[in-house]
Amino acid sequence: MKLNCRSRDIYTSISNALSSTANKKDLQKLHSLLITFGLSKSLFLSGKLISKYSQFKDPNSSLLIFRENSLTNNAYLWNTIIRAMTHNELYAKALEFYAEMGKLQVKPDSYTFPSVINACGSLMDLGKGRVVHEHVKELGFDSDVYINNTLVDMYSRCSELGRAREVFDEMPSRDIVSWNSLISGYTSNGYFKEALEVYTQLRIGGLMPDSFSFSSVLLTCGGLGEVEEGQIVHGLVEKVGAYKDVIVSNGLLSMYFKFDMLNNCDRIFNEMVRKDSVTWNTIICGYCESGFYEESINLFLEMVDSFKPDILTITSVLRACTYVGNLKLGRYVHNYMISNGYKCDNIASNIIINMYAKCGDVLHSREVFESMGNHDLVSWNSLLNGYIENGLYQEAIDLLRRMKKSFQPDFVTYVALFSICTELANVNFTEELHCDIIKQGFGSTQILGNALVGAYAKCGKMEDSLKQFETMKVRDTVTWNSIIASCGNSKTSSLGLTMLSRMRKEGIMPDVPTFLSALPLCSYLIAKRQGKEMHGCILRLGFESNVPIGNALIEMYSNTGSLKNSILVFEQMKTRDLVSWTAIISAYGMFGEGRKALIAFQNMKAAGIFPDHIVFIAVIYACSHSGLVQEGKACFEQMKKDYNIVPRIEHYACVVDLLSRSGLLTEAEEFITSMPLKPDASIWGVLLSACRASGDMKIAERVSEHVLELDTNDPGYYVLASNVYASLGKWDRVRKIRTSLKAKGLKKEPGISWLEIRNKVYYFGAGDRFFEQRKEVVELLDDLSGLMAKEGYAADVRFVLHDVGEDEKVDMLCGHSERLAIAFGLLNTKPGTPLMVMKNLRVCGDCHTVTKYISKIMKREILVRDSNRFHLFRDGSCSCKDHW
DNA sequence: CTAGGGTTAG
Repeated sequence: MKLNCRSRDIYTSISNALSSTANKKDLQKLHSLLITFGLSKSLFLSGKLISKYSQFKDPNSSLLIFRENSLTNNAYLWNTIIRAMTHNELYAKALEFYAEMGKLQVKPDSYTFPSVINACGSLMDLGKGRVVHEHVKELGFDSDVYINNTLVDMYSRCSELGRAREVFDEMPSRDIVSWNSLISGYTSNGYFKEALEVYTQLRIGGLMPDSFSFSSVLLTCGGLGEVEEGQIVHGLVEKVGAYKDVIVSNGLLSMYFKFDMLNNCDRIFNEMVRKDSVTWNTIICGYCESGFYEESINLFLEMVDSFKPDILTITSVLRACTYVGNLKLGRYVHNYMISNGYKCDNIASNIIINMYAKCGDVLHSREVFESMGNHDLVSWNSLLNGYIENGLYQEAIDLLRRMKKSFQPDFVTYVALFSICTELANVNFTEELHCDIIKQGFGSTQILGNALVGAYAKCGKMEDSLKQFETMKVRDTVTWNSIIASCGNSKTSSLGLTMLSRMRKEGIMPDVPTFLSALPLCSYLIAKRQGKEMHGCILRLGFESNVPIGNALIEMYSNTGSLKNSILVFEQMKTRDLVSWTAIISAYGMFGEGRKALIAFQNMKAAGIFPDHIVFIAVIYACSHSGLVQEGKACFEQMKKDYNIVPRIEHYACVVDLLSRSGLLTEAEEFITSMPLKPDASIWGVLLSACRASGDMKIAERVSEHVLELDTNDPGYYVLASNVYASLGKWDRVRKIRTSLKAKGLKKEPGISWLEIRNKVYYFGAGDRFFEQRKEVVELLDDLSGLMAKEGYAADVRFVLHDVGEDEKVDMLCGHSERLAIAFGLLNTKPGTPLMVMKNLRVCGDCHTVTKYISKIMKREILVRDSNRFHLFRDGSCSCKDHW
């Protein structure tokens, strides 16, 4: 630095030097020179010093100099210190000085107000802003363009667009900044239409928009999704060459990202001569938001070579890492931040918490959370979500309790908390949540209302779910979907179908999830007609190309007895996934078409679909239902050897099923004892029911012991064992099992059969005495018994588990639910019509025989679906070839 | 005095 000492006027010399200082060191030297020459009391030079120090981000030095001169009555020095504070974002401090000025009765001038008003706007302090506005009027500065422009901006920042507009309208004269302030005010508050109108007025008035105008209006067009308008603005930008200004090109980038016109973004970006950090952030963030996370990350890596990323760039790329689950890069960027001394504000910390949580690194997520100074709502919610998404429900609940001490949970918190209800199926928690939601006034929000419907159902509180559903004033598609999905079990499936037709009557459009929930309802009910109707609906709405819908249709058709339609849907699908193949393979399996199932499995592999453990279950079951023992065993071996799938308990159950259904009981028993996993009740249960069906009571008794030893909580297995002892006449054992069932509070699932006749579903329980046409049904069954006896039938009373006389046992057999249903069907349909009956448990051996006879005597095709598969009875035999 | 880029759920 050279100071011209020969100059007579040291004052001028220092003054000039001050104006051109480019760094803080020079400034400090000048400052001491100034003191040496005794010029430190000069108002003008002190003012310059204050401004300069604030430019170099040293507000403390500015303050010191000001305090040394604070006796002045002149507004000039006050203006400088207020401006210095505002520049350094110390807005509250700036306002304190303004207040002090008032107390000391220093009269503000027109230069005082812009900074003061700016401070109010930045603090979004509307109250103070209004007071200052009054001062402006009192002092007669209300026609000053400069001041009015700041007022427009201040009111905009406080979201008081009405006041902003008023000031704008009353201005005696306006410049381009006035227009820009109003446009950007509207835009940043989301009033895009108004912003565009003001821009149009500006154009009509003949004023040329400048870079600021373009920047704002481009965002406006982006916000409005007004592609044409945006392109017109773009045209003007090109015409006047405004694209050379980096803020305008940034605006263009941002707009085209909103329009999802990525090619334009690429072109603009590549043609930009000057890029700033906003340019990079816009493009990195834009790609991220359009789902091109890899591009986003690559751009970041490209940028780092030539540009130092700022905190916003870093957070943008961290979000990309979050979306793709790239923990490695996320961690790297986080460490880079730490070692390069980036300061995290709350937003940045929250993004990091979220990144770690979404990438599954809850420990680091928590660490960042705990190291933050002030948590805000988003921080709490982010960690809470992290816990929930990673299955740490207890941690989530603990965190919630901690949070409640200092923060009121908000809407987002509650939305997140619902996954806890559904995952843990915890009624108490759900009820507590429900109370809180009502207390906080979120009770009537759509999303939370919908969530409650699902949560109660998941907790097994169907009545509460329905109550919630009925009390809701507005029911959208999601509400209906929730209630229909909640009806997705055999007990409520017909209610579910009622809900679907109610939904249609109220004119609510079903969507893909609606059908994904509703189609399985048809399966439970064998509601063939409703299933077909839904299929029609799906075609009309154009959902048929949706893969999960196709899969659900295959399942629906096979479950409602139409293998043909299942195949049709499958063949018409343009894309098929593993689930589609699994569905068609199990469809073949259910209908005893084991060979076709195996062919489908071959075709699946040929189509390049890699099998998983589930499709193997379907394949082995298909073999089992068709008696393909060797093939089934081969599949089991193939699974282990060729596909490296470690068999789970379900696979062992399949093989036991395969062997025992084909009568290879000893081999099945050996298989069980040699398996590497501990056989559970399901394994023994499979063998047990096969023993009973085949009548091998020696093994059956042995197996029963195993089942009872396991002490399970599934009543089905006790019933099986009990049946074995009953067949052996060991009634004391039967009673013992019954008492232990009672002690455990377990109840045998009652046998229920049902069928649909003319759009109505009729249910029959075992031994039911109250149902329509009971007399006729009993008579018909009696008549049939007589006819069957002539054909050589004798009741197999081994299938009765009650301690009663032989005659009564025969009666009880006749009361089996499937038989009642069949008789009812025969009575209520025209001769020759095929019947379809569904049973919740496995069909009983005696009923299986009887149905064969009935199909022959009555010349009817009878399709029975039990819990395992289909039985198509025709002319005295069954499609299952007795592999049931 | 006016512009532009970053946070949680569904």
